Amino acid sequence: MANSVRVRFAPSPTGPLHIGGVRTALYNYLYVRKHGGQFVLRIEDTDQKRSVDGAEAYIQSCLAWLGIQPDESPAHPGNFGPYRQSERRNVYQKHILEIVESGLAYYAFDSADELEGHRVDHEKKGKTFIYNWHNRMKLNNSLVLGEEKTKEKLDNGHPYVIRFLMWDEKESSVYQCPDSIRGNVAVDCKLLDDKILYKSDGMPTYHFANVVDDHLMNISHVIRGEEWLPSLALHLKLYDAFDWRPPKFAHLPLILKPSGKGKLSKRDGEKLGFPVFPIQWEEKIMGYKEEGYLPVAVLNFLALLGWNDGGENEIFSLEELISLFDLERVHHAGARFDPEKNKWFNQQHIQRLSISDFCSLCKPVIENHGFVVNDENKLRSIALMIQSRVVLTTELWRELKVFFEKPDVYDPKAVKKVWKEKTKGLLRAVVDLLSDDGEASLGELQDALKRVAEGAGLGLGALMGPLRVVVVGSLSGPDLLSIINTLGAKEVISRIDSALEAIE
RNA sequence: GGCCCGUUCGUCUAUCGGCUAGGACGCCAGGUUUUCAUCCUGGUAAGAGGGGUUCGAUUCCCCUACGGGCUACCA
Repeated sequence: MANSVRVRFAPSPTGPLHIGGVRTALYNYLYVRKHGGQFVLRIEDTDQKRSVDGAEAYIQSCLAWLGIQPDESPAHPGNFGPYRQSERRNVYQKHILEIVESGLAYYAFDSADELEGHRVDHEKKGKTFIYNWHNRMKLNNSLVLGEEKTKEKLDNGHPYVIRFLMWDEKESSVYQCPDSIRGNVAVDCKLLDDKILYKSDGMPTYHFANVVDDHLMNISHVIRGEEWLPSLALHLKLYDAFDWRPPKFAHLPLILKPSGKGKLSKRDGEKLGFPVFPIQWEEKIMGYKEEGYLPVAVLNFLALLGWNDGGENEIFSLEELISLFDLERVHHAGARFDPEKNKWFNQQHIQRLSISDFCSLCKPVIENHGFVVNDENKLRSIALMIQSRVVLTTELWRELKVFFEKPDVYDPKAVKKVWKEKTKGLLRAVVDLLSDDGEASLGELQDALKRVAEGAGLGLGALMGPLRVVVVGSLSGPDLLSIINTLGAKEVISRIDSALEAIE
Protein backbone atom coordinates (compact mmCIF):
# COMPACT_ATOMS: atom_id res chain seq x y z
CA MET A 1 0.00 0.00 0.00
CA ALA A 2 2.81 2.33 0.87
CA ASN A 3 4.16 2.15 -2.66
CA SER A 4 0.92 2.48 -4.55
CA VAL A 5 0.88 4.89 -7.44
CA ARG A 6 -1.17 8.03 -7.03
CA VAL A 7 -1.07 10.79 -9.59
CA ARG A 8 -2.90 14.05 -9.81
CA PHE A 9 -4.08 16.47 -12.43
CA ALA A 10 -4.28 19.89 -10.84
CA PRO A 11 -5.67 22.58 -13.10
CA SER A 12 -6.67 26.09 -12.14
CA PRO A 13 -10.27 26.91 -12.92
CA THR A 14 -9.34 30.05 -14.79
CA GLY A 15 -11.08 29.22 -18.05
CA PRO A 16 -11.53 26.37 -20.48
CA LEU A 17 -9.16 23.44 -20.31
CA HIS A 18 -6.90 23.63 -23.31
CA ILE A 19 -5.10 20.97 -25.23
CA GLY A 20 -1.84 21.16 -23.28
CA GLY A 21 -3.71 20.54 -20.08
CA VAL A 22 -5.59 17.68 -21.67
CA ARG A 23 -2.32 16.03 -22.62
CA THR A 24 -0.98 16.43 -19.10
CA ALA A 25 -4.15 14.81 -17.78
CA LEU A 26 -3.82 12.06 -20.37
CA TYR A 27 -0.22 11.21 -19.51
CA ASN A 28 -1.15 11.07 -15.84
CA TYR A 29 -4.08 8.84 -16.68
CA LEU A 30 -2.06 6.50 -18.90
CA TYR A 31 0.63 6.19 -16.29
CA VAL A 32 -1.68 5.43 -13.42
CA ARG A 33 -3.83 3.00 -15.38
CA LYS A 34 -0.75 1.15 -16.50
CA HIS A 35 0.69 0.84 -13.03
CA GLY A 36 -2.53 0.60 -11.08
CA GLY A 37 -3.45 3.31 -8.61
CA GLN A 38 -5.58 6.40 -8.28
CA PHE A 39 -5.95 9.42 -10.48
CA VAL A 40 -6.78 12.51 -8.46
CA LEU A 41 -8.33 15.70 -9.78
CA ARG A 42 -7.45 18.65 -7.58
CA ILE A 43 -8.71 22.13 -8.26
CA GLU A 44 -6.03 24.75 -7.66
CA ASP A 45 -8.07 27.81 -6.92
CA THR A 46 -5.84 29.63 -4.48
CA ASP A 47 -6.10 32.75 -6.58
CA GLN A 48 -9.72 33.66 -6.12
CA LYS A 49 -9.44 36.65 -8.39
CA ARG A 50 -8.67 34.46 -11.35
CA SER A 51 -11.25 31.78 -10.73
CA VAL A 52 -13.91 31.62 -13.41
CA ASP A 53 -17.44 30.41 -12.80
CA GLY A 54 -18.18 27.17 -14.51
CA ALA A 55 -14.56 26.34 -15.21
CA GLU A 56 -14.41 23.52 -12.69
CA ALA A 57 -17.57 21.90 -14.03
CA TYR A 58 -16.20 22.36 -17.52
CA ILE A 59 -12.99 20.55 -16.62
CA GLN A 60 -14.98 17.64 -15.23
CA SER A 61 -17.15 17.47 -18.33
CA CYS A 62 -14.11 17.46 -20.58
CA LEU A 63 -12.49 14.59 -18.73
CA ALA A 64 -15.78 12.73 -18.82
CA TRP A 65 -16.20 13.23 -22.56
CA LEU A 66 -12.63 12.11 -23.16
CA GLY A 67 -13.08 9.07 -20.97
CA ILE A 68 -10.19 9.85 -18.65
CA GLN A 69 -12.12 10.29 -15.46
CA PRO A 70 -10.44 10.81 -12.11
CA ASP A 71 -10.91 8.36 -9.28
CA GLU A 72 -11.01 11.15 -6.73
CA SER A 73 -12.21 14.67 -7.36
CA PRO A 74 -14.31 17.40 -5.79
CA ALA A 75 -17.37 15.72 -7.30
CA HIS A 76 -16.33 12.23 -6.16
CA PRO A 77 -14.19 12.67 -3.07
CA GLY A 78 -11.95 9.91 -1.80
CA ASN A 79 -10.22 9.81 1.56
CA PHE A 80 -7.89 12.72 0.91
CA GLY A 81 -10.27 15.64 0.57
CA PRO A 82 -11.19 18.34 0.26
CA TYR A 83 -10.09 18.44 -3.37
CA ARG A 84 -10.40 22.17 -3.83
CA GLN A 85 -7.53 24.20 -2.47
CA SER A 86 -9.84 27.01 -1.47
CA GLU A 87 -11.38 24.57 1.01
CA ARG A 88 -8.08 23.59 2.55
CA ARG A 89 -7.08 26.84 4.25
CA ASN A 90 -6.82 25.30 7.69
CA VAL A 91 -4.50 22.63 6.36
CA TYR A 92 -2.14 25.21 4.91
CA GLN A 93 -2.43 27.35 8.02
CA LYS A 94 -1.27 24.51 10.19
CA HIS A 95 1.66 23.67 7.98
CA ILE A 96 2.84 27.19 7.35
CA LEU A 97 3.05 27.75 11.08
CA GLU A 98 5.09 24.62 11.43
CA ILE A 99 7.61 25.76 8.89
CA VAL A 100 7.79 29.27 10.34
CA GLU A 101 8.47 27.86 13.78
CA SER A 102 11.26 25.71 12.48
CA GLY A 103 12.88 28.88 11.13
CA LEU A 104 12.72 27.90 7.49
CA ALA A 105 10.15 30.52 6.59
CA TYR A 106 9.70 34.05 7.82
CA TYR A 107 7.27 36.97 7.86
CA ALA A 108 7.84 39.78 5.43
CA PHE A 109 6.17 43.17 5.66
CA ASP A 110 7.51 44.83 2.54
CA SER A 111 4.70 46.36 0.56
CA ALA A 112 4.26 45.69 -3.11
CA ASP A 113 5.20 49.31 -3.82
CA GLU A 114 8.40 49.06 -1.82
CA LEU A 115 9.44 45.95 -3.65
CA GLU A 116 8.61 47.51 -6.96
CA GLY A 117 10.80 50.44 -5.97
CA HIS A 118 13.71 48.13 -5.28
CA ARG A 119 13.21 46.48 -8.61
CA VAL A 120 13.26 49.75 -10.48
CA ASP A 121 16.37 50.92 -8.61
CA HIS A 122 18.20 47.76 -9.43
CA GLU A 123 17.17 47.89 -13.03
CA LYS A 124 18.56 51.41 -13.36
CA LYS A 125 21.91 50.04 -12.24
CA GLY A 126 21.59 47.17 -14.67
CA LYS A 127 21.03 44.68 -11.89
CA THR A 128 18.19 42.38 -10.98
CA PHE A 129 16.46 42.61 -7.65
CA ILE A 130 16.04 39.23 -6.02
CA TYR A 131 14.58 38.83 -2.55
CA ASN A 132 17.03 36.27 -1.15
CA TRP A 133 20.15 35.72 0.99
CA HIS A 134 21.80 38.60 -0.77
CA ASN A 135 19.58 41.27 0.65
CA ARG A 136 16.97 39.74 2.91
CA MET A 137 18.72 41.20 5.94
CA LYS A 138 18.26 44.71 4.55
CA LEU A 139 14.53 44.36 4.07
CA ASN A 140 11.45 44.61 6.18
CA ASN A 141 10.95 41.15 7.65
CA SER A 142 10.96 39.12 10.82
CA LEU A 143 14.57 38.09 10.29
CA VAL A 144 15.57 41.73 10.74
CA LEU A 145 12.85 42.83 13.18
CA GLY A 146 13.28 40.05 15.70
CA GLU A 147 10.60 38.10 17.47
CA GLU A 148 9.13 40.86 19.58
CA LYS A 149 8.69 43.52 16.93
CA THR A 150 7.37 40.94 14.53
CA LYS A 151 4.76 39.84 17.00
CA GLU A 152 3.78 43.42 17.57
CA LYS A 153 3.25 44.02 13.86
CA LEU A 154 1.31 40.84 13.52
CA ASP A 155 -0.88 41.70 16.50
CA ASN A 156 -1.55 45.11 15.01
CA GLY A 157 -2.89 43.48 11.91
CA HIS A 158 -0.06 44.70 9.69
CA PRO A 159 -0.34 42.97 6.35
CA TYR A 160 2.32 40.35 5.76
CA VAL A 161 3.40 37.53 3.55
CA ILE A 162 5.41 34.49 4.53
CA ARG A 163 8.55 33.76 2.56
CA PHE A 164 10.61 30.64 2.26
CA LEU A 165 14.20 30.89 3.35
CA MET A 166 15.54 29.47 0.15
CA TRP A 167 19.21 29.31 0.86
CA ASP A 168 21.74 30.67 3.30
CA GLU A 169 25.47 30.34 3.41
CA LYS A 170 25.42 27.39 5.78
CA GLU A 171 24.67 24.90 3.05
CA SER A 172 25.96 24.00 -0.35
CA SER A 173 24.08 25.94 -2.98
CA VAL A 174 23.90 23.46 -5.83
CA TYR A 175 20.87 21.26 -5.64
CA GLN A 176 20.33 18.12 -7.71
CA CYS A 177 16.76 17.79 -8.92
CA PRO A 178 15.86 14.38 -10.28
CA ASP A 179 13.39 14.26 -13.15
CA SER A 180 12.14 11.01 -14.64
CA ILE A 181 12.26 12.38 -18.15
CA ARG A 182 15.39 14.50 -18.09
CA GLY A 183 17.58 12.90 -15.49
CA ASN A 184 19.20 15.20 -12.96
CA VAL A 185 18.84 18.93 -13.29
CA ALA A 186 21.35 20.90 -11.23
CA VAL A 187 20.14 24.20 -9.87
CA ASP A 188 22.09 26.82 -8.00
CA CYS A 189 19.92 27.87 -5.07
CA LYS A 190 21.97 31.02 -4.68
CA LEU A 191 20.19 32.36 -7.72
CA LEU A 192 16.70 31.57 -6.47
CA ASP A 193 14.53 33.94 -4.48
CA ASP A 194 12.78 33.57 -1.17
CA LYS A 195 9.46 32.68 -2.71
CA ILE A 196 6.27 33.83 -1.12
CA LEU A 197 4.53 30.85 0.41
CA TYR A 198 1.64 32.70 1.97
CA LYS A 199 -0.04 35.70 0.46
CA SER A 200 -1.35 38.65 2.40
CA ASP A 201 -4.89 37.55 1.62
CA GLY A 202 -4.33 34.51 3.79
CA MET A 203 -4.09 32.06 0.94
CA PRO A 204 -1.04 30.00 0.10
CA THR A 205 0.70 30.39 -3.23
CA TYR A 206 0.80 27.58 -5.73
CA HIS A 207 4.20 26.41 -4.58
CA PHE A 208 3.24 25.89 -1.00
CA ALA A 209 -0.24 24.49 -1.51
CA ASN A 210 1.03 22.18 -4.16
CA VAL A 211 3.71 20.62 -1.99
CA VAL A 212 1.49 20.30 1.06
CA ASP A 213 -1.34 18.78 -0.95
CA ASP A 214 0.77 16.38 -2.94
CA HIS A 215 2.23 15.10 0.29
CA LEU A 216 -1.04 14.91 2.19
CA MET A 217 -2.83 13.34 -0.74
CA ASN A 218 -0.13 10.73 -0.95
CA ILE A 219 0.84 11.58 -4.50
CA SER A 220 3.62 9.32 -5.70
CA HIS A 221 4.29 10.83 -9.13
CA VAL A 222 3.96 14.42 -10.20
CA ILE A 223 3.60 14.55 -13.98
CA ARG A 224 3.24 18.16 -15.09
CA GLY A 225 4.24 20.64 -17.75
CA GLU A 226 7.77 21.83 -18.33
CA GLU A 227 6.88 25.31 -17.18
CA TRP A 228 7.32 23.96 -13.65
CA LEU A 229 10.85 22.77 -14.11
CA PRO A 230 12.41 26.02 -12.89
CA SER A 231 10.59 25.73 -9.58
CA LEU A 232 11.43 22.09 -9.00
CA ALA A 233 14.34 23.00 -6.71
CA LEU A 234 12.02 25.12 -4.58
CA HIS A 235 9.49 22.33 -4.31
CA LEU A 236 12.14 19.79 -3.40
CA LYS A 237 13.52 22.09 -0.72
CA LEU A 238 10.04 22.51 0.64
CA TYR A 239 9.75 18.74 1.04
CA ASP A 240 13.09 18.85 2.80
CA ALA A 241 11.88 21.58 5.10
CA PHE A 242 9.04 19.36 6.27
CA ASP A 243 11.25 16.33 6.23
CA TRP A 244 8.86 14.68 3.79
CA ARG A 245 9.81 12.24 1.11
CA PRO A 246 9.13 13.94 -2.22
CA PRO A 247 7.21 12.24 -5.02
CA LYS A 248 8.90 11.41 -8.31
CA PHE A 249 8.74 14.26 -10.79
CA ALA A 250 8.33 14.19 -14.55
CA HIS A 251 8.21 17.39 -16.59
CA LEU A 252 6.46 17.16 -19.92
CA PRO A 253 7.55 19.08 -23.01
CA LEU A 254 5.24 21.86 -24.09
CA ILE A 255 2.91 21.91 -27.07
CA LEU A 256 3.85 24.68 -29.48
CA LYS A 257 1.87 26.68 -32.01
CA PRO A 258 1.43 25.07 -35.47
CA SER A 259 3.51 27.91 -36.87
CA GLY A 260 5.21 30.97 -35.54
CA LYS A 261 6.58 31.40 -32.06
CA GLY A 262 5.72 30.16 -28.64
CA LYS A 263 3.49 27.67 -26.98
CA LEU A 264 0.00 26.89 -28.16
CA SER A 265 -2.42 29.37 -26.68
CA LYS A 266 -6.13 29.48 -26.23
CA ARG A 267 -6.51 32.00 -29.00
CA ASP A 268 -4.64 30.05 -31.67
CA GLY A 269 -7.59 27.79 -32.34
CA GLU A 270 -9.92 30.60 -33.23
CA LYS A 271 -7.25 32.35 -35.23
CA LEU A 272 -6.24 29.34 -37.29
CA GLY A 273 -9.53 27.50 -37.43
CA PHE A 274 -9.05 24.36 -35.38
CA PRO A 275 -10.28 23.41 -31.94
CA VAL A 276 -8.01 23.65 -28.90
CA PHE A 277 -10.60 22.72 -26.31
CA PRO A 278 -12.29 19.37 -25.79
CA ILE A 279 -15.83 20.66 -25.69
CA GLN A 280 -17.70 23.86 -26.24
CA TRP A 281 -16.85 26.76 -23.94
CA GLU A 282 -19.38 29.51 -23.57
CA GLU A 283 -21.43 30.50 -26.60
CA LYS A 284 -19.05 30.67 -29.42
CA ILE A 285 -15.94 28.65 -28.75
CA MET A 286 -16.38 25.17 -30.15
CA GLY A 287 -14.45 22.14 -29.01
CA TYR A 288 -13.31 18.90 -30.53
CA LYS A 289 -16.65 17.36 -29.75
CA GLU A 290 -18.63 19.93 -31.71
CA GLU A 291 -16.12 19.94 -34.56
CA GLY A 292 -16.68 16.24 -35.11
CA TYR A 293 -13.79 14.53 -33.39
CA LEU A 294 -13.91 11.22 -31.57
CA PRO A 295 -12.48 11.31 -28.04
CA VAL A 296 -10.16 8.41 -28.75
CA ALA A 297 -8.76 10.17 -31.81
CA VAL A 298 -8.00 13.31 -29.82
CA LEU A 299 -6.34 11.23 -27.13
CA ASN A 300 -4.38 9.20 -29.66
CA PHE A 301 -3.06 12.29 -31.39
CA LEU A 302 -2.17 13.98 -28.13
CA ALA A 303 -0.45 10.89 -26.78
CA LEU A 304 1.81 10.81 -29.82
CA LEU A 305 2.65 14.49 -29.49
CA GLY A 306 5.70 14.08 -27.31
CA TRP A 307 5.76 10.34 -26.94
CA ASN A 308 5.82 7.18 -29.04
CA ASP A 309 6.30 3.52 -28.37
CA GLY A 310 9.21 3.12 -30.77
CA GLY A 311 7.23 1.11 -33.29
CA GLU A 312 5.74 2.26 -36.55
CA ASN A 313 2.09 1.95 -35.71
CA GLU A 314 0.46 5.23 -34.82
CA ILE A 315 -3.16 4.30 -34.35
CA PHE A 316 -3.92 3.10 -30.86
CA SER A 317 -6.94 2.52 -28.70
CA LEU A 318 -6.92 3.90 -25.16
CA GLU A 319 -6.22 0.39 -23.83
CA GLU A 320 -3.24 0.06 -26.14
CA LEU A 321 -1.91 3.44 -25.11
CA ILE A 322 -2.18 2.41 -21.49
CA SER A 323 -0.21 -0.76 -21.95
CA LEU A 324 2.44 0.88 -24.15
CA PHE A 325 2.94 4.17 -22.33
CA ASP A 326 6.27 4.80 -20.72
CA LEU A 327 7.49 8.03 -19.14
CA GLU A 328 11.04 7.27 -20.20
CA ARG A 329 10.07 7.53 -23.83
CA VAL A 330 8.56 10.97 -23.42
CA HIS A 331 10.45 13.54 -25.46
CA HIS A 332 12.54 16.35 -24.16
CA ALA A 333 11.69 18.93 -26.79
CA GLY A 334 8.43 20.75 -27.35
CA ALA A 335 6.21 19.59 -30.21
CA ARG A 336 4.30 21.67 -32.68
CA PHE A 337 0.59 21.08 -32.82
CA ASP A 338 -0.45 19.88 -36.29
CA PRO A 339 -4.19 20.25 -36.91
CA GLU A 340 -3.96 18.32 -40.22
CA LYS A 341 -2.50 15.27 -38.57
CA ASN A 342 -5.05 15.58 -35.83
CA LYS A 343 -7.75 15.26 -38.48
CA TRP A 344 -6.03 12.25 -39.99
CA PHE A 345 -6.10 10.50 -36.64
CA ASN A 346 -9.81 11.14 -36.49
CA GLN A 347 -10.36 9.72 -39.94
CA GLN A 348 -8.36 6.63 -39.04
CA HIS A 349 -10.43 6.02 -35.95
CA ILE A 350 -13.68 6.51 -37.81
CA GLN A 351 -12.58 4.03 -40.48
CA ARG A 352 -11.77 1.51 -37.79
CA LEU A 353 -15.12 1.74 -36.07
CA SER A 354 -17.11 -1.48 -36.28
CA ILE A 355 -20.11 -1.12 -38.55
CA SER A 356 -22.48 -1.27 -35.63
CA ASP A 357 -20.57 1.45 -33.76
CA PHE A 358 -20.59 3.51 -36.91
CA CYS A 359 -24.34 2.97 -37.20
CA SER A 360 -24.85 4.28 -33.70
CA LEU A 361 -22.97 7.38 -34.73
CA CYS A 362 -25.26 7.84 -37.72
CA LYS A 363 -28.56 7.13 -36.08
CA PRO A 364 -28.88 10.25 -33.91
CA VAL A 365 -27.74 12.42 -36.80
CA ILE A 366 -30.53 11.05 -38.95
CA GLU A 367 -33.06 11.48 -36.18
CA ASN A 368 -31.92 15.03 -35.52
CA HIS A 369 -32.84 15.80 -39.10
CA GLY A 370 -36.35 14.59 -38.48
CA PHE A 371 -36.23 11.11 -39.94
CA VAL A 372 -37.15 7.89 -38.23
CA VAL A 373 -34.80 4.96 -38.45
CA ASN A 374 -36.90 1.83 -38.36
CA ASP A 375 -35.03 -0.43 -40.73
CA GLU A 376 -31.73 -1.46 -39.13
CA ASN A 377 -30.67 -3.36 -42.23
CA LYS A 378 -31.14 -0.34 -44.37
CA LEU A 379 -29.19 1.78 -41.90
CA ARG A 380 -26.43 -0.76 -41.99
CA SER A 381 -26.18 -0.83 -45.75
CA ILE A 382 -26.11 2.97 -45.86
CA ALA A 383 -23.44 3.04 -43.17
CA LEU A 384 -21.34 0.61 -45.17
CA MET A 385 -21.51 2.93 -48.14
CA ILE A 386 -20.48 6.10 -46.37
CA GLN A 387 -18.09 5.09 -43.61
CA SER A 388 -14.96 5.47 -45.71
CA ARG A 389 -16.10 8.91 -46.83
CA VAL A 390 -16.19 10.54 -43.42
CA VAL A 391 -13.32 12.31 -41.69
CA LEU A 392 -15.22 14.27 -39.06
CA THR A 393 -18.56 13.29 -37.61
CA THR A 394 -19.86 16.71 -38.63
CA GLU A 395 -19.66 15.40 -42.21
CA LEU A 396 -22.07 12.57 -41.47
CA TRP A 397 -25.21 14.33 -42.63
CA ARG A 398 -23.54 15.51 -45.81
CA GLU A 399 -23.14 11.81 -46.68
CA LEU A 400 -26.39 10.55 -45.22
CA LYS A 401 -28.61 13.18 -46.72
CA VAL A 402 -28.96 11.60 -50.13
CA PHE A 403 -30.68 8.57 -48.62
CA PHE A 404 -33.37 10.64 -46.94
CA GLU A 405 -33.95 13.80 -48.92
CA LYS A 406 -34.34 14.73 -52.53
CA PRO A 407 -31.57 17.01 -53.73
CA ASP A 408 -32.54 20.62 -52.99
CA VAL A 409 -30.17 21.94 -55.63
CA TYR A 410 -28.56 20.47 -58.70
CA ASP A 411 -24.95 21.56 -58.73
CA PRO A 412 -24.83 23.87 -61.77
CA LYS A 413 -21.30 22.86 -62.65
CA ALA A 414 -22.24 19.21 -62.63
CA VAL A 415 -25.31 19.86 -64.72
CA LYS A 416 -23.30 21.81 -67.22
CA LYS A 417 -20.81 19.01 -67.47
CA VAL A 418 -23.19 16.11 -68.03
CA TRP A 419 -26.40 17.55 -69.42
CA LYS A 420 -26.59 16.90 -73.14
CA GLU A 421 -29.23 17.07 -75.80
CA LYS A 422 -30.37 13.48 -75.39
CA THR A 423 -30.25 13.49 -71.60
CA LYS A 424 -33.91 14.12 -70.91
CA GLY A 425 -34.95 11.37 -73.26
CA LEU A 426 -32.58 8.98 -71.62
CA LEU A 427 -33.88 9.77 -68.16
CA ARG A 428 -37.46 9.31 -69.29
CA ALA A 429 -36.47 5.93 -70.59
CA VAL A 430 -35.02 5.12 -67.17
CA VAL A 431 -38.31 6.09 -65.58
CA ASP A 432 -40.10 3.68 -67.88
CA LEU A 433 -37.61 0.99 -67.11
CA LEU A 434 -37.97 1.40 -63.36
CA SER A 435 -41.75 1.51 -63.54
CA ASP A 436 -41.86 -1.86 -65.26
CA ASP A 437 -39.15 -3.56 -63.41
CA GLY A 438 -38.93 -2.07 -59.94
CA GLU A 439 -37.10 -4.66 -57.99
CA ALA A 440 -34.24 -5.49 -60.29
CA SER A 441 -31.00 -6.61 -58.77
CA LEU A 442 -27.91 -4.45 -59.10
CA GLY A 443 -26.41 -6.49 -61.90
CA GLU A 444 -29.66 -6.58 -63.77
CA LEU A 445 -30.19 -2.89 -63.27
CA GLN A 446 -26.78 -2.10 -64.69
CA ASP A 447 -27.48 -4.22 -67.77
CA ALA A 448 -30.88 -2.65 -68.20
CA LEU A 449 -29.43 0.85 -67.97
CA LYS A 450 -26.81 -0.09 -70.44
CA ARG A 451 -29.51 -1.17 -72.86
CA VAL A 452 -31.31 2.10 -72.37
CA ALA A 453 -28.17 4.02 -73.22
CA GLU A 454 -27.39 1.86 -76.19
CA GLY A 455 -30.94 2.31 -77.39
CA ALA A 456 -30.09 5.98 -77.82
CA GLY A 457 -26.83 5.14 -79.46
CA LEU A 458 -24.75 6.05 -76.39
CA GLY A 459 -22.55 4.36 -73.83
CA LEU A 460 -23.47 3.77 -70.23
CA GLY A 461 -21.23 6.66 -69.24
CA ALA A 462 -23.50 9.15 -70.95
CA LEU A 463 -26.32 8.01 -68.73
CA MET A 464 -24.64 7.56 -65.37
CA GLY A 465 -23.53 11.17 -65.05
CA PRO A 466 -26.96 12.73 -65.54
CA LEU A 467 -28.59 10.03 -63.48
CA ARG A 468 -26.25 10.80 -60.60
CA VAL A 469 -26.98 14.48 -60.86
CA VAL A 470 -30.72 13.99 -60.69
CA VAL A 471 -30.60 11.45 -57.88
CA VAL A 472 -27.78 12.93 -55.77
CA GLY A 473 -27.64 16.55 -56.87
CA SER A 474 -23.95 16.49 -57.67
CA LEU A 475 -21.20 14.37 -59.14
CA SER A 476 -20.02 12.84 -55.94
CA GLY A 477 -21.05 10.23 -53.44
CA PRO A 478 -21.11 6.46 -53.11
CA ASP A 479 -21.72 4.03 -55.94
CA LEU A 480 -24.81 5.21 -57.79
CA LEU A 481 -26.34 1.79 -58.38
CA SER A 482 -26.12 1.04 -54.66
CA ILE A 483 -27.81 4.33 -53.88
CA ILE A 484 -30.58 3.57 -56.36
CA ASN A 485 -30.95 0.14 -54.91
CA THR A 486 -31.31 1.54 -51.41
CA LEU A 487 -33.73 4.28 -52.43
CA GLY A 488 -36.01 1.98 -54.39
CA ALA A 489 -37.61 2.50 -57.78
CA LYS A 490 -40.42 4.72 -56.58
CA GLU A 491 -38.18 7.27 -54.98
CA VAL A 492 -35.77 7.29 -57.90
CA ILE A 493 -38.61 7.86 -60.37
CA SER A 494 -39.85 10.72 -58.26
CA ARG A 495 -36.39 12.27 -58.12
CA ILE A 496 -36.00 11.98 -61.87
CA ASP A 497 -39.38 13.60 -62.38
CA SER A 498 -38.53 16.50 -60.06
CA ALA A 499 -35.21 17.04 -61.76
CA LEU A 500 -36.71 16.93 -65.20
CA GLU A 501 -38.94 19.79 -64.17
CA ALA A 502 -36.26 21.76 -62.39
CA ILE A 503 -33.38 21.54 -64.83
CA GLU A 504 -33.25 23.80 -67.89
C1' G B 1 19.42 40.61 -18.84
C1' G B 2 19.81 36.06 -15.46
C1' C B 3 18.66 30.82 -14.81
C1' C B 4 16.83 26.17 -16.76
C1' C B 5 15.36 22.86 -20.79
C1' G B 6 15.88 21.63 -25.75
C1' U B 7 17.71 21.09 -31.41
C1' U B 8 16.83 14.45 -37.19
C1' C B 9 12.61 15.81 -43.69
C1' G B 10 7.77 21.86 -43.69
C1' U B 11 5.31 18.99 -39.23
C1' C B 12 5.10 14.51 -35.64
C1' U B 13 8.92 11.08 -35.05
C1' A B 14 12.60 6.03 -35.34
C1' U B 15 17.81 5.43 -34.40
C1' C B 16 20.17 4.28 -27.62
C1' G B 17 28.88 4.48 -31.93
C1' G B 18 29.05 1.19 -37.55
C1' C B 19 22.01 3.11 -42.02
C1' U B 20 21.45 3.54 -49.04
C1' A B 21 19.24 7.86 -41.88
C1' G B 22 13.22 4.32 -41.37
C1' G B 23 7.83 5.50 -40.66
C1' A B 24 3.60 8.94 -40.49
C1' C B 25 1.04 13.78 -41.77
C1' G B 26 1.21 17.24 -45.77
C1' C B 27 2.38 17.98 -50.81
C1' C B 28 3.21 15.99 -56.03
C1' A B 29 2.53 12.01 -59.78
C1' G B 30 0.24 7.44 -61.31
C1' G B 31 -3.43 3.38 -60.59
C1' U B 32 -8.37 1.52 -58.76
C1' U B 33 -13.30 3.64 -58.26
C1' U B 34 -17.78 4.94 -65.24
C1' U B 35 -18.23 10.32 -60.18
C1' C B 36 -16.02 12.34 -55.68
C1' A B 37 -13.87 10.42 -51.36
C1' U B 38 -11.57 5.97 -49.58
C1' C B 39 -7.78 2.64 -51.08
C1' C B 40 -3.02 1.14 -53.61
C1' U B 41 1.88 2.43 -55.87
C1' G B 42 5.72 5.80 -56.42
C1' G B 43 8.05 10.59 -55.54
C1' U B 44 9.52 14.97 -52.54
C1' A B 45 12.33 16.26 -48.21
C1' A B 46 16.27 15.91 -42.53
C1' G B 47 20.28 14.81 -37.87
C1' A B 48 21.72 23.78 -36.80
C1' G B 49 27.17 25.31 -37.22
C1' G B 50 32.15 24.68 -35.32
C1' G B 51 35.50 22.04 -32.42
C1' G B 52 36.92 17.66 -29.90
C1' U B 53 36.70 11.92 -28.15
C1' U B 54 36.93 7.48 -31.41
C1' C B 55 39.18 3.05 -36.31
C1' G B 56 34.25 5.20 -36.94
C1' A B 57 29.86 9.90 -35.00
C1' U B 58 22.97 11.90 -35.98
C1' U B 59 24.25 9.15 -31.58
C1' C B 60 29.33 10.97 -26.29
C1' C B 61 31.77 16.00 -24.59
C1' C B 62 32.56 21.44 -25.28
C1' C B 63 31.48 26.15 -27.66
C1' U B 64 28.33 29.10 -30.77
C1' A B 65 23.67 29.85 -32.98
C1' C B 66 18.66 29.14 -32.77
C1' G B 67 14.04 27.61 -30.28
C1' G B 68 11.24 27.06 -25.72
C1' G B 69 10.22 27.88 -20.51
C1' C B 70 10.83 30.52 -15.91
C1' U B 71 12.20 35.02 -13.72
C1' A B 72 4.33 37.95 -9.84
C1' C B 73 1.38 38.44 -3.03
C1' C B 74 -0.79 33.71 -11.37
C1' A B 75 -0.96 28.96 -11.60
